[in-house]
Amino acid sequence: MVEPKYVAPTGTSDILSPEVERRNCIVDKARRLLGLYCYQEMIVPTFEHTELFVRGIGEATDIVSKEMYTFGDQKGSSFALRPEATSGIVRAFIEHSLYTKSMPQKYFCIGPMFRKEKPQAGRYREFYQIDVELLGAEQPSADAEVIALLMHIFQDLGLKNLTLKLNSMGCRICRAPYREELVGYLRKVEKGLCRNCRERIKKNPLRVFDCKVEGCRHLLREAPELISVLCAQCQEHFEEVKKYLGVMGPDYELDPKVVRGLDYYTRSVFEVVSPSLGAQNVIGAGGRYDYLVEDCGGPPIAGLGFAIGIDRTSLAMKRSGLKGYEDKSLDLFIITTSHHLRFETIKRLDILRHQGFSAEMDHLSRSMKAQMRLADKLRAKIVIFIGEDEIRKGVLGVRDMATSSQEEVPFEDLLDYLYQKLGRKEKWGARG
RNA sequence: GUGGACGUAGCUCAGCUGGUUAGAGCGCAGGAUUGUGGCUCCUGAGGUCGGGGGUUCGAAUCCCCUCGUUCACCCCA
Repeated sequence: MVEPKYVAPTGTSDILSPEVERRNCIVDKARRLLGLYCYQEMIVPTFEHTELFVRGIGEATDIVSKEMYTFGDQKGSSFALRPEATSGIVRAFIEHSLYTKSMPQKYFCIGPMFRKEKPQAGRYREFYQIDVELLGAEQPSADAEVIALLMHIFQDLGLKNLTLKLNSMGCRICRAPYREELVGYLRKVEKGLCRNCRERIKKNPLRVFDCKVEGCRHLLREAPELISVLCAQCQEHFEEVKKYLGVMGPDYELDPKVVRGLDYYTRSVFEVVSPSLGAQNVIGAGGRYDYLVEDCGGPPIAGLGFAIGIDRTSLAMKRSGLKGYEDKSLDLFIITTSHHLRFETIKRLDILRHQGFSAEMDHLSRSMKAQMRLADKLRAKIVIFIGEDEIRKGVLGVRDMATSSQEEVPFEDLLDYLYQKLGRKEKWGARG
């Protein structure tokens, strides 16, 4: 073989057979469940005006400052491949005045996202998400419902031992003073912190809680926690969310380290961690964003949502031994022995497919043995032989591959015979 | 962007400290008294040993560069 001239770009991949089926399973099950929760699917562009992401996600975030694929057009406009879906949905929500409908409005969107990161296990430059957004409800029951939905989807997929981590990031009123307080504390202990954390003091102080260095973790035990300085309203909101979650079921643990990297999050934030993944083990995460709609030029409408990482979820399923798909099999394989009966063969194949049977034949003029092997490889339930003898007698040889029993079935009885063996199928533009 | 590991047949990998025509398993193709699968057996196709340069009588094997993959950091789904 020759070296391939072209390969998929770094961080992208071709998703081939069993993997495709597992992903389809994830998407199918999620769609069905989202329907039960009254969500509507929305398809938004894979690229938007760069400005939308800058405003929405935040100029200083890593995503916007160094991970976006941006490009221009002839008129000098700047666009970016979407690094996440929330901004696009919020934009569409405002653009189509969907806030004039009765609240809340529930939407979801499935598709690829793009970030120019260095790939590693569970992190790619093109990755797929199921993105779910609930707009127009600031009540804590909405938070609980959204979180429960997220867990419900994973439960439905058969994933176990997941950890749901919950935190509150407060609002504009309580977060700013807290930030000051935290920075003050960090400055005091700055000498004992790692280089990264010293950087983080000015870039994104909340992130220090996520540091893995033991020295930092030790110092941070004494640090002020956001949870304990939430304003009265945020405090109450958070308490209510926990109460609602309590009655709904999903176990969770409070984790002040959960600090999302997108600027728009307020109040409830959450992550779902899989035990079977590597460093990138968050398979679903989200939170509330009460100012985002307004920041994007819409009315002051609260929102919250989450994204499920399809790639990571699929990997977690694979590692947990969850196939998520059925092994493929074939109803019928039609074999012919002589070349001039190929017209007869393909005609019958066509008829059977229109009757809703999955059916295949050989196109490469293989020997009978080879055709049988092929039929076996495709896991055909039944093999139909069309040969000189059969034509002369007006019958077809029909072999049950599981039992190896074979009998002769008259032409006109074939369909009834197959219905009896395989069950009736939904017809696909059946002829005659 | 930073760091580690690895790049040998379509896939998973052997190939000891450099030595003649580079191997296995799986997969693929064909066959085992000529119209019949799965098991077994036989045969075959398929590799410029990621690419380039260097050291050497001689390099898949050593050195440098480069590209790619992978894992981790940063960050995130």
